Amino acid sequence: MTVAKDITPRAEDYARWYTDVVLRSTLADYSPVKGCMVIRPHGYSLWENMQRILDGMFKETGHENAYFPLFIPKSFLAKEAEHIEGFAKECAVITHTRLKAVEENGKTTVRPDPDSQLDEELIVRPTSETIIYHMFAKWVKSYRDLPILMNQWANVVRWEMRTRLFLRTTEFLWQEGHTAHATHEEAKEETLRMLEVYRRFAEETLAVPVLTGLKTDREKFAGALNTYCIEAMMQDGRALQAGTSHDLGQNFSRAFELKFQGADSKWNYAWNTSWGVSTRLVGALVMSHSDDDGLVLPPRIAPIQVVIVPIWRNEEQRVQTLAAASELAGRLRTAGVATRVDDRDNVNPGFKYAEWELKGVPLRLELGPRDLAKNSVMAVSRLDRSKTPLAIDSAPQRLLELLDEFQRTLFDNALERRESTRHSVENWDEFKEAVEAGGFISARFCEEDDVEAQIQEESKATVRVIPFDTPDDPGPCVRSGRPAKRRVIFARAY
RNA sequence: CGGGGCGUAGCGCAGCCUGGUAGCGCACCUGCUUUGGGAGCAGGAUGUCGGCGGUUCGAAUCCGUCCGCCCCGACCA
Repeated sequence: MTVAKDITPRAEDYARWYTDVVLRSTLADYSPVKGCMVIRPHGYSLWENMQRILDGMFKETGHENAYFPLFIPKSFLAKEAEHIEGFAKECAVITHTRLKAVEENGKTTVRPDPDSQLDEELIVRPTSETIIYHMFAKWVKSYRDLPILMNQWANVVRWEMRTRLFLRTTEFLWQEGHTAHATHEEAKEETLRMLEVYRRFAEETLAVPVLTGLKTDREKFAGALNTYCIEAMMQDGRALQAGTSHDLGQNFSRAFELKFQGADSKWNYAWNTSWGVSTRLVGALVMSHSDDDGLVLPPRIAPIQVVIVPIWRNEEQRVQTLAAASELAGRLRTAGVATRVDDRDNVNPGFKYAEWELKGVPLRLELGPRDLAKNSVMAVSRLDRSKTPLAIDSAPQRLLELLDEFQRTLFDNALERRESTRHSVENWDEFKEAVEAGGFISARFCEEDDVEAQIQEESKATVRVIPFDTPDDPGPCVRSGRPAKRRVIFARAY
């Protein structure tokens, strides 16, 4: 395979490769503000597809969309002790509402107008639990007002020290579901229901296999009783948290006086859940499937599933192949295939091949005079460049099959990669060795917070998840030697 | 916040050491020939050399200072 220009090979420098792919495939670009990025049309269309599919799944499970404001009173954040602990260090604060032009060293510049200083400063939401449960409290009086099943699509800001395109940016796009229930049982069900929605979406749409389960107290959401997650494995052996679902218990309802009167006339605090996935999923997509030639996109999320490259040598052929390409494209679109005809005359076919490969289009159709003469078209897979000649008449049906197969292969490959790097270890030496090798590591753990901190300190690995189906398997903790009742999953993570 | 690197044309870079008024590749524009794996030839356009200050007859180049970005670590979805 020829290597795309300007893309650092994965084997040489994985981090550079990732950045090169994102920039060169025009998913995103750096913004003038540190840590922020511009999501370009190709990247944004991926997010739009994610939004459309997830939104449908949220609606199917009974949720409604709403929108809560970007600004939150500073005092709100302080109402839940753990929550403030977790987020205080990364909040952007609004202190003034106006700028004022001032002369400085003979130049005009702008400064916050001292006269416009806010009495109560505002924070830019790092997440919206506080304002949402404040509002829920206003709306809920009776058990008949429950459950509330709400979701919002929004941007949030977390002032991170180190950022990476899509994986961690100062501002990012996400959805946050927030619900309120009359019983803890119901809230727990909701938490797990939405985690399952995320699992299905990751595996079936993004072709990203995930482990599902519980976070340790150390890794859970600030303010939650329990955090559940979907955890994916990237090609370089590092894990990526791809989505979280929180059982908030009554922590926020107590802080925000979210109470309801039950059928027995008694007042109770409501039980809350929240759950979210973000534009980080775009990064997960890139790091799960792409290669040294650029992006590889799963058909079910790809903005363009099939690109037709017409080939000609003269004007007559140009007219003929373009007409055939456009006719075929029409039939493909009718069949539900997102199709693009690349009719540009200023670049040659080889350039187009390379460019669409860089952008991750799953299947390419080469359509030239030789194909037309045989009433066929050549399908080429983005995965391995394997070629499949198709009769033009039956092409739509065959392409739907090929796209399905492509989707399956991507998932299978990712799953195989994950399983082949998965290790079970018995002692600390094996553990450290496995961490260096990368991948998920199954090890007995005493589940003590200080030991978890020590493990992270010494190995850079963290507990990613305690999988749902984890059986009891008593033995000594891999680090402390204290009794451990089961194994948990460790890895180095993004 | 610590360590490292880098700011020169849209992008990638050379020039800086040893001061003399800015260059290469790609991209872009025009024309012709091309087109089944990133085309060729010819012509053309493009710069407050990150900002400010200093040294000097003269600064991209030397000195000071500020700013910004990227990478690596501590924090995190």
